[in-house]
Amino acid sequence: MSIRTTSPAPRKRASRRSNTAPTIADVAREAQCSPMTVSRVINGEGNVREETRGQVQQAISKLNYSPNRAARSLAGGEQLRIALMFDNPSASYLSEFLVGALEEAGRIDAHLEVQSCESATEALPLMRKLAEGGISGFILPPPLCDDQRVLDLTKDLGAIAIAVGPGKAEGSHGAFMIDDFQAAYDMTQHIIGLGHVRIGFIIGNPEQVASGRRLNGYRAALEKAGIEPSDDLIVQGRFTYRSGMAAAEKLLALDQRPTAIFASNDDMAAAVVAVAHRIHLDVPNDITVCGFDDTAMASTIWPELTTIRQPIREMTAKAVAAIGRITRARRSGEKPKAEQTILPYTLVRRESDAAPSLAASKRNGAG
Amino acid sequence: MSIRTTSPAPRKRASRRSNTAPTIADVAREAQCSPMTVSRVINGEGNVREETRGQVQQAISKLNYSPNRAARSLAGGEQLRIALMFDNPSASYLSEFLVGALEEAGRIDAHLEVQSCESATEALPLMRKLAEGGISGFILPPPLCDDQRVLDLTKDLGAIAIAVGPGKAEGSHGAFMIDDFQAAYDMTQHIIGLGHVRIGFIIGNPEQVASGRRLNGYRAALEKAGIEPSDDLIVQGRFTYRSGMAAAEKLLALDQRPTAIFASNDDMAAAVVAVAHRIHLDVPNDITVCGFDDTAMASTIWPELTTIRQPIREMTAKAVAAIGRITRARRSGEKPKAEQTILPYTLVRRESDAAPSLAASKRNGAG
DNA sequence: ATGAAAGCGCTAACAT
DNA sequence: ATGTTAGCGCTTTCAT
Repeated sequence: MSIRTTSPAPRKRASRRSNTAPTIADVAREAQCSPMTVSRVINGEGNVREETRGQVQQAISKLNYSPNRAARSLAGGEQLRIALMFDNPSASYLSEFLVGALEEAGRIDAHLEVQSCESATEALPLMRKLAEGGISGFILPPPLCDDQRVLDLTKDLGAIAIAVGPGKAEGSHGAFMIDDFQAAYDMTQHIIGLGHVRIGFIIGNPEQVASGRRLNGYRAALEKAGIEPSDDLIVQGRFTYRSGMAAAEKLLALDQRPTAIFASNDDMAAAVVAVAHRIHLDVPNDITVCGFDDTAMASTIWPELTTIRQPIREMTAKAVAAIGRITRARRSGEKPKAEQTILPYTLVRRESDAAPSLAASKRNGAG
Repeated sequence: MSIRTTSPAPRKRASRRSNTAPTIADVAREAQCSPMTVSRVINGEGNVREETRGQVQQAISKLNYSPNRAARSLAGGEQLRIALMFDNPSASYLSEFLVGALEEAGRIDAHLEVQSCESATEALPLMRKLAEGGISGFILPPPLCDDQRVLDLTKDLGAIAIAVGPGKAEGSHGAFMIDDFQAAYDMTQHIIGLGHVRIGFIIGNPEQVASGRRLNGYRAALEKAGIEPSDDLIVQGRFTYRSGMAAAEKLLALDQRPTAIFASNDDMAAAVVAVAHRIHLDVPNDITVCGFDDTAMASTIWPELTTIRQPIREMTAKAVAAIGRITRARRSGEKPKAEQTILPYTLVRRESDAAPSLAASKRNGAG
């Protein structure tokens, strides 16, 4: 072992810092304390005197300091990586979904990984691979969160999964959703309030749990209003425009045709409008049409659709935040349990609903 | 100065590494070289012997190594922050846009900042603020890149701006786009090839430069085919469904009504289909309808639209990559100049086009 | 063509 | 309650 008795002359080395953004050290100097204390203040830890904390905070705002994300996650030892899975990305849903995720991810400095797939079956191996690659958690919009295998897999993997929307096996994973039952109930009640009695309903894809809930909400509102439910008026759809057309054709060919149709999503409602127009029914004067989701379609077509707005963006943002929270909790040894959170929806009234026409009322009354 | 003649007993300290992901040092050991050489290989730098490079690459794939992003940007000294501006986000456009950006950002480890705004006027102060906050560059989809003030501002700010789509003041900023003229030309030629002669055209929003180019493409194809252009057949729209309906009503009320209508985007084309259906025209047998963009609308409605597909996702990904490249070039003192890149489009043939019916041909021939 | 050393800005672990 | 030290994994700078 060679022991030097004279230190080598330390060469001056050009600093590598190009931008002059203040660092934690600058703040420490300004606040006359150590960088560590500044770090504690930044991270809201305890064990800092109020006075010191104040000085640090002042220094921070004086220097306009903001922590360097890269350094943070490097020193912190781990990075938050969140996988955004999506299959069947209805574009309008997807954009809201992505914007919400992106905003929150920026806030908490999470790294987003988008992963599109054609089906739940295809998603399975992808998810396994991502989990092995060290993904902190998955965000699952429908219909992925309606797939039992997907949910089982996340459990096997020990991965965090948060659904954006209702999903199978609730309780096994976190979720942010609206109350689909109540929303459909409200919409139906709104239509009843307009004076309609014969109200058609188009069910969504039977494999998604939201579909059943919306149907039940419709049924419950009818019952509450003392309206005899008629099986003729309830038609199966699959959330697609095409399925909406077929359903509308059935509904509008009925001897006593409905004066209103409530479709389980906007694409199907748009199809109802198209079919109605083709047989020269005016919307909303001859027939009221309501949708669900408030996707771009709802406000693109004419007349614009009365529909239910889900706060997709907010739901996704919260899902990202939740993964951050849960990951941190796990790291500190806790075992946080999955929580479902219900967010408020809005009934957006636009141009596609109205009171039933006199003629229609009479016809139904007479028939 | 105190000179120690004996090294202090170095305490063992628990490693802070929690995950066991391989590091550059692991690779170096495996490849029997220094971390520096590995770094060079990773970054595709020169001055590495082919043999060495091969060993390193083998080690990398053997260990399944992937570089730590945080460490990279920390050591690299600066972070790539890219602002995604959007105003009037047609949802289907937006989702493609975001997915493309997200994918590439993940690849080059850029931080994305989404910024939505209601208008170009509103965008101006936001952009100024972002630039002051140290944004590396802006990505501007239409109609923001059609606004002279926005472009001027980026210039004043000395910021990098990349348009996704054609924009005003070309040459002043980078852009990734398709050849709108040629695409419209091709589509028109396709319609002519089907046998149509009376072909209506609906112009897009006059404030977007794409609108003019598409119109010119239509005109050129007509001329090339020796078809006399008729002013009656060219109607102004604004890219919205509503404007498409108004235009379609005009076009379909013509004495000699067109046997085909080419709308400058899908929303307007969808409106044409709706109007046609209302007057019991079959699409495509009574009238051919074509769109542009291949947004979700095109494949949602029935019949699905024949349209032009722009590779939005790819365009945005390239825009992100370009900002990375330009930023790096600037840092090393170069002054890279803005480049426009034309990407290939596709004519997607679906169900909304057909040869003109005999009746229609005769009528037009007779009239 | 390759490597050693010195940080990048921050935090975990260990003092005090 | 606060400070010290030693990294996190990588790249830059400088030396060979």
